[in-house]
Amino acid sequence: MTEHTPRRTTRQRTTISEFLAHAGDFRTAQQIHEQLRAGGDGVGLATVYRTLQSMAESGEVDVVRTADGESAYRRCATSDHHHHLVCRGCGRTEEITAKAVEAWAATIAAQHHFTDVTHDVELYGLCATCGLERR
Amino acid sequence: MTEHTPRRTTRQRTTISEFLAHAGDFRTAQQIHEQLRAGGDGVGLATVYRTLQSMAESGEVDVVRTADGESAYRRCATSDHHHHLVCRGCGRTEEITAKAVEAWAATIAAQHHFTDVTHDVELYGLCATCGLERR
DNA sequence: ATTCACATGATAATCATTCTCATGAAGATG
DNA sequence: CATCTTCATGAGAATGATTATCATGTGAAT
Repeated sequence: MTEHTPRRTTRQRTTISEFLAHAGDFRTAQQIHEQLRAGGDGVGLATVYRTLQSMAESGEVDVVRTADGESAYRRCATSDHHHHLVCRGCGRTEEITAKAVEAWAATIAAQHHFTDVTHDVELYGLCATCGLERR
Repeated sequence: MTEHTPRRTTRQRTTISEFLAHAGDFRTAQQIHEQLRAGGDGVGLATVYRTLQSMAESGEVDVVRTADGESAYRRCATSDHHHHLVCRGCGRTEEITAKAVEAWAATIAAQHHFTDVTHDVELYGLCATCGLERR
């Protein structure tokens, strides 16, 4: 539970980080583990989880929960606060920012006398390509 | 995977529905199962899951993912589409609606040529009471 | 080169959720 | 009311992602 931010640079950390840099969209820990192993640069499953967890803490990657409860990770294009528009069909993801939503959240919080408010906002849909295939 | 909406009224369905009606905030399937058992009106764990799932499908209850990935269910005050403002301290929940967010989501979707778009929007913070205790 | 705290990984353990399937009950029918 | 068909239930097994364990390996400071 008390997970520290790792201080050392290891082959495993580098491997995972680069893997995510090349993969455009979200990947689960299981996928990363399997694909790295297939590619020869194997990394232990436990290490994959630990690394992703710490990368998420430090803000280096984003986390999203899939429909069936799995966590998926993606390297952020920007470290600023942002949200996602995820395609249910192919997993393609667009990063979006929205001052409008930030402002709205702050207003709602104030109205209800809530403080220290954060928010989760994720959009799910079908991208242009997948939308066509569905007919 | 192909789960049907149940057609029969059973003691179990009624029990769970009433339990949620009395509980104000979100409860997990595990909690419901345990608390019902403690109260004498035991319901099988599998049935609790099945029932909650179908209630969620029919819109009778809301679902929220807890930080550690568990699903928590709550009887909706309204069956209309809405979001939640959840207190991290005590779990108290406010239901909120926001045309602004709906409109924003639709706009973003259109801009990125996404169709069939849904969204998850949840706010987390400290309610007035819990906010004070933190000092 | 030595040392040592931190990192790794194979594997076991955990835990929520789903599946299986024999048994029970809801509701229709005669 | 008796019967029957179908769906619902529940105990326990199975699944699958995540976490813990702990012996071993390795950064990096000295």
